[in-house]
Amino acid sequence: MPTIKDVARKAGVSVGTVSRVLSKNESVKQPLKERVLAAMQELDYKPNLAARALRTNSIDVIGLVVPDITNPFFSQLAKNIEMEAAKRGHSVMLANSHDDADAEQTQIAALLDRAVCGVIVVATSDGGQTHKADVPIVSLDRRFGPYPLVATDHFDGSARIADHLVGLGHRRIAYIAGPQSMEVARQRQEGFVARIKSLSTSDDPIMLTVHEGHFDYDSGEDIGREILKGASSETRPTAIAAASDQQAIGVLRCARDLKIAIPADLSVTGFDDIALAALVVPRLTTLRQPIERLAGSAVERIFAREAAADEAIAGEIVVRESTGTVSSS
Amino acid sequence: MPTIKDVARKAGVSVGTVSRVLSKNESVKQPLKERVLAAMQELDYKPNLAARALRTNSIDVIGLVVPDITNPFFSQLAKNIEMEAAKRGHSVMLANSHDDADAEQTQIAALLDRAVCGVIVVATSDGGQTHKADVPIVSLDRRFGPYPLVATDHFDGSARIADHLVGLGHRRIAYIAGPQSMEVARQRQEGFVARIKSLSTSDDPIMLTVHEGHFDYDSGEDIGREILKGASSETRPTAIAAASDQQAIGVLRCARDLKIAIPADLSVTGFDDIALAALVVPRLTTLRQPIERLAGSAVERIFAREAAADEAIAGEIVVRESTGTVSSS
DNA sequence: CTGAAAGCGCTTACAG
DNA sequence: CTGAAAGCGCTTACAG
Repeated sequence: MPTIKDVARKAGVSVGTVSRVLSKNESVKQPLKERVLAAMQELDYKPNLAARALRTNSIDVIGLVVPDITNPFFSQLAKNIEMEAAKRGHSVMLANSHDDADAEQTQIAALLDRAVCGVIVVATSDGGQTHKADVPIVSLDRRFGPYPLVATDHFDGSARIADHLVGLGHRRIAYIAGPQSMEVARQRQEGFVARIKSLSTSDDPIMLTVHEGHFDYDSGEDIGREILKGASSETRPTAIAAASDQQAIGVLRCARDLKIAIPADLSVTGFDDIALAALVVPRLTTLRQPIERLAGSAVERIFAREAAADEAIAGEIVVRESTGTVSSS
Repeated sequence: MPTIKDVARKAGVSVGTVSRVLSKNESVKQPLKERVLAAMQELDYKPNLAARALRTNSIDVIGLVVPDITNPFFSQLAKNIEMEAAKRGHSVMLANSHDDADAEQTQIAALLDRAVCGVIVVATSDGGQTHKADVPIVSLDRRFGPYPLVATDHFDGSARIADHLVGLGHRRIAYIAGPQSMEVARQRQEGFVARIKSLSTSDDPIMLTVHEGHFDYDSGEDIGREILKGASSETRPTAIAAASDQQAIGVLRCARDLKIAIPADLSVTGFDDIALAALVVPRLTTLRQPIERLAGSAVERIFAREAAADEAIAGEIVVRESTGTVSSS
């Protein structure tokens, strides 16, 4: 491998000069610069990144730690982060915390030891401590310690779902919430409830019931059954909004069992827009999380290198076949 | 950040000695060693990885390039590779090739520039060139250039599926293959066909038809319909083996449309054991790819640092609800 | 604008 | 067994 010295010799300049053209330093005059460039080309010179790292104490690598890369949402985030980083000539180092706060701690420390230029962490459920780092740390999707959070605007997203449903004429609505111990579950619920409240008037009241569950399929199926079974079509809700796509798909499943037609007799909405949402029958109306923008903003913050406030990015409602106008029964 | 010099001063030894205890060099005598260890502890010393990299010209990082981390199979592979690497104190640098051979090329070069200690590549569909690298490169799942391949034993796996079906009494079987341009599709098909042939005797013949398609849901659904529709239950196959879970799930879908009961009237098998396979109704009998072992073997090869031959790792058949004995119609 | 030189924090022959 | 010293390939004040 040729070194900067070889290039310098070949171009007949000092290594300092080579280094300056390498760093796009404007001070090197045109003729010299060209000779250097030519020499680099000819030798197929590539700077030794380790040497540079030793001097500058930082490498062109972004650390990323996620609870589990196998989770489709996180892998989409990872992909977009990697693309965003690549655009700027950076690589990403990936670590899984397995939803374990200690492992998370260890992984972040290991990344910091490698002198990455910043780390993005999608936190495990519980907390996260402060790290003594002189590079930016940002939390993504789930809050990590004291670091600024980039996340979907869950409150706003739920409100959009509420708008959609009410706009379709629904006046008896059930909301299936996520576990209240999770910030994101609370935000989604609050956004939905608040909007419904503000839309409900004494002339045109909206009935809303809230049912707490977990974010998974089974929870959606169980709670859906509870809401639907036994109730006559005059009393039961005409729409069920779920706090996650998985829950919503569970509701779809139980509606099929109960012979309740969707969307003719019941509208169902999810949240997230996972891949399955577009594959189930009927395809699910949901709120798409702005994954590209989440990733983009997180990466940007690494490069900005300055503390910034939390950022909530608006999602986008995608209307498919699981919602419709309320039938005139 | 304390350096090796600080530790040496505090322990009253030379930096060489500190470096030797760092590298677990046995030559340092007990009393000295302890003093050094104590000093490191006290100062919370962590070696500067960039400096080490500059000297040794290699870092404790494995490069991984996959076509798309968003693909569940690849993300599972990535997770297991990361875990395996972490066990040995290594991190992994992740890159996506987006199924583009040029991008793949670039990504591998970038990884090599960073002096990773090896790179694992799940190749894009077409080929891959040779890289001049003095570190091991291994292809995983899909062959990359001239580098040794670690993959599931597709041939053997398909044969196991054939055994299972024939053991259940099936004698009219249809096989839905993948695109013949792909090595893995050919291997799966050949394994299945060969085993069926060897099991078929003139006394107890087995009828087998083969239908080429793509690996996705729609292809399975379309071909399944072609096979099933119009045929009477006396002439149509009693079992359909698909070359992928996605195809098999497509078959499930069209069987439901056609009111063909599974497994009472038709057995269906897949290949891969994707997460969905255990979620569909009925749950799918399939061949599970040995992901942990694939990842483990690939990582091992990086550390072995010596060229090795291809390795085919046997998968495991997982019998669920989509297969049963042939009904006595 | 360019060169000479120091120095980043390690590892590893080379002595003794 | 341990120390003194060279050197890995860069970057960056400091001169001129």
